[in-house]
Amino acid sequence: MTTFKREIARVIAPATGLPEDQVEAAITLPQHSDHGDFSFPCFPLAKALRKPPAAIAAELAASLVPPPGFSKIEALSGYLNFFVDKAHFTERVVTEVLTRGAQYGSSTEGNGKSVVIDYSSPNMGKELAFHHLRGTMIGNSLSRVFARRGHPVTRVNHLGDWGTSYGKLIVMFEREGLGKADLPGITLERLNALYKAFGSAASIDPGLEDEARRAFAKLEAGDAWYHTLWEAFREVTLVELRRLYAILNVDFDSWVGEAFFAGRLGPALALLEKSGLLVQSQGAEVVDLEAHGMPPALIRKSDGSTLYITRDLAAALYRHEEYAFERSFYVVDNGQSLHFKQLFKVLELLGCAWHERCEHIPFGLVLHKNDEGAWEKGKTRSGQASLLKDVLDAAREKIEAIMAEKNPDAARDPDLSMRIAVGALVFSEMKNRRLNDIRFEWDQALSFEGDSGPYVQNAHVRLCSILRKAGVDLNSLENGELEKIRWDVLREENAFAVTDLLAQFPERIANTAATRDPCVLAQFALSLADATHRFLHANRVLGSDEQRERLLLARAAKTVLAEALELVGVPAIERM
RNA sequence: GCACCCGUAGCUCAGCUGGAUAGAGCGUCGCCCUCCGAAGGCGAAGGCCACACGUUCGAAUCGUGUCGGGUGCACCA
Repeated sequence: MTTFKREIARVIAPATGLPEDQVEAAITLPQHSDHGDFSFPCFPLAKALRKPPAAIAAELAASLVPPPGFSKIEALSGYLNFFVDKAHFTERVVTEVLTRGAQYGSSTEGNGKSVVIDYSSPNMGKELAFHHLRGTMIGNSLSRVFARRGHPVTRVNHLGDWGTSYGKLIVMFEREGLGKADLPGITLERLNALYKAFGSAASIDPGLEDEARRAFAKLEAGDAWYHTLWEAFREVTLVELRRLYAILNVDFDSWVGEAFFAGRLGPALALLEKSGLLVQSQGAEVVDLEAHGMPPALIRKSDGSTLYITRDLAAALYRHEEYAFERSFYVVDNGQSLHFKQLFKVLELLGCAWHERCEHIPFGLVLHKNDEGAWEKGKTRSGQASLLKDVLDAAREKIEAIMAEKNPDAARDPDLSMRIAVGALVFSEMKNRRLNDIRFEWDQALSFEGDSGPYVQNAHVRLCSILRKAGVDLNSLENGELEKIRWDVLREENAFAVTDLLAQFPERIANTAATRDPCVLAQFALSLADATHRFLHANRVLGSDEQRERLLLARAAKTVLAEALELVGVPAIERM
């Protein structure tokens, strides 16, 4: 697509005196097909040339020669509209997709610019709640997109395995009279119950919070028994985490979290002390950020133990040292914007010029209805938030019921139904803008109709089904497969709509990286699925006179749809 | 109180680095399977793009303000 734009820009630029890059950036895709395939608005030229835009467009249309592959140039109400030769356009696009295959849309743009992406980063000792799916899948998608753009990517799961919440668990563990003998049989459900129990007990006896802080201070001071407890809690959580990540097809390169950095605070604290930024305030040590319009950053509590931001500072320094990143992303919900603003500001004050390469990528919250019927942030502690595993299981059950109804003869395949369930849940989280808050309701979460994951997956399945029946080998092009093709038979409007979208794929990937929002690709997948369904409806493939040509387009569409889905994190299944 | 995010059809949302006639799905009312997968396709109805002012040849899109919703703001992470 960019190559087509560049070819147009190369023709317009000399005639207008504008630089090619500027012209290329101004070219748009018209919304209506009678306005052509590419458009150049002449309005900005009016002032400089002292002529009405319509006149400029008309003159350009008359004087310019269409670049190769274009059939005509038309002036219409101030726009210069370019019409491609559809057969030529189709040949170029489909050929490129089929020859590059799964590499179509990849680029070397990011070579040598390493990117660190911190995402998911759950707290140990707690079950993954449904809202964790959001950040996990956004981070997963961005990792894949940046890798696709040629960036060396390091995926970091910054485990929340340190902090006062461990104090809480330890306090409740001992309060309930549990001991060493209970450790081997401890389950994540049990830990979750301990959390909830702490919450309700602390609301009656506020002294418990202090007790938890003291327990954490003791853990941080190196108490052996508490360390054993900590390790057991952490391990039992990791087992469940890995199970869920496997279902979601999500992975990480680094699993070092807060505990790791709690043991490597030296460089950060040394820097802080040397800078003279640390000041005593109400018994704690803080960095005053009032001059920057922010509350102070709490570095060390009055009992000497550290905080979230202390460990994040250490982690930032470590990542900079270890990965020499060009970009360091933190995919964390929007509620923590202030924390990251503070973190990056402190880095700046510490003289780390690279603070500018750190970036918080916020996303909207998952809201739940409270007892009064108002929407608010879900709380795991009060049991208000739904657990991810429960939502996954419910989704799979529902999918199985649908499969039994639609395709009763098909053998039951729990793996397949889970892949559809994952696709449905992930797609509905990814198709909307990153920063939108989401209101969680069971009915809506389990609604798989319309613009949904299964709809997109189904378009892919239909393509696969046809290609399978035609005996097409998807792995490699056969000799002569692209020879003597009558590309003009793919000019039909539904077929061309597919081709048009295929051409846009590389640009959409670039746009996803630029906006750091996978919804760009999810929306693209939706459009392509839509176009695919219409193409298959209007054009019989197997047994038709145009079978060869239509199979090529189907195959190209299948390739791009599968890639788009995988980049979003939706399984591209072949049957359903 | 201050800060950040959101406000588009009855509902859930696309469209936002400014461009031509604002698009989907759900829901409502119709139509299409002797035909590669109907988890599909086609059509109808449904809009002061929260409000006001500003920038611009041009604003749903950019800026300021107001209102409404969400979130955060010292020893949780």
